[in-house]
Amino acid sequence: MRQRDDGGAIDFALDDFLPYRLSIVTNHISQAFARRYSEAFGLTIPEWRVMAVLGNFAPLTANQLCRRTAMDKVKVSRAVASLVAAGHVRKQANPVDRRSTLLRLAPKGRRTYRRIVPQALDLEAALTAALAPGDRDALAATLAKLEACVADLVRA
Amino acid sequence: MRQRDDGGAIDFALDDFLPYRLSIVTNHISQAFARRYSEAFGLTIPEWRVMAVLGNFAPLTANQLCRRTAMDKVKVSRAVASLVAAGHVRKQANPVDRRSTLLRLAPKGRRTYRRIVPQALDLEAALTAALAPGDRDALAATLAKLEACVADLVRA
DNA sequence: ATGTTATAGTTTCATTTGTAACTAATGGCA
DNA sequence: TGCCATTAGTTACAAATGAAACTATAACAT
Repeated sequence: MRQRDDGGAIDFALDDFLPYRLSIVTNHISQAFARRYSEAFGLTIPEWRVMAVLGNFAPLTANQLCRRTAMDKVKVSRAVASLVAAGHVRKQANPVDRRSTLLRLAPKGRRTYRRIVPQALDLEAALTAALAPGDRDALAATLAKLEACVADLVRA
Repeated sequence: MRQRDDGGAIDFALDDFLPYRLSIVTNHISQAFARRYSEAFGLTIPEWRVMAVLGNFAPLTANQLCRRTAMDKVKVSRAVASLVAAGHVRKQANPVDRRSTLLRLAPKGRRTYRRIVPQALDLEAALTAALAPGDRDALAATLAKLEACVADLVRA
């Protein structure tokens, strides 16, 4: 219906194009979070993601962090390096496989984590406050479907 | 409800965190599009966005392109420069204001545009095919609400 | 008119990011 | 055991990005 008008001229409006809309909104949201994390804690988004995961599951190897954060290993490696330098994360030899190291939050990292989580949830709440009840779950469900679908597209 | 468990330990799961989910899905989708544009037409996403807008509204100044594509002026400048070099876009003096130039698709650009649009719509259709009827519109509506909300957050 | 301030767009430079090469350690398997 | 392929993680280099400086033109106030 929005493919062609009757003259054969192409009618394509970027504003109605879902991938574009998704990209704009998401980038704005990411920026808002990045600013908050950076100003208040000096953390980048990759760093915060690593913290967020280590706050829940630890110890983990860098490889496991890759899967849980959906970031590539270079990004994880850099984020971890700077978190270790800042004293937020502690490295520990892995007796089972000496190629990898086990990572967990250091006490300082845990304190930071406990301060960040409420802020992150607040920011999320501020965002979803604009939505009708049920919208949030509907969005989550839709995202899950898109995720499954795009996984195929990326592979193909 | 998902803020704290009864022991006072923080319960924060990145997987349930909407901004994170949004970011992952969107990045995957963007990658899928970027690959398609790049392989088939040698275009980056910023370049394609400029083409998409010029295909609909022309002539435009770079400044107007900034607003319509939601990209900053440096990105637009570079995208336009490379599109002009490739012969996709034509520059034309602006008699009204000689600081700016008017931009429109060149014939070659228009041909490319006409080949890309169906592919973009196909890819979007493949994506939304996984959704229930109505999901697409619901998503669009939700995105609009989030957009309005995040605009305030970014400003604040 | 003339000086000041603002805007359009480009360029420069520092930072970020991704790809590919590299090192170190493991796991078959002959 | 000793070799080859695989995997974990880091590093090096190149491409993309963003902030700030810069050029040219316009708008405005005196």
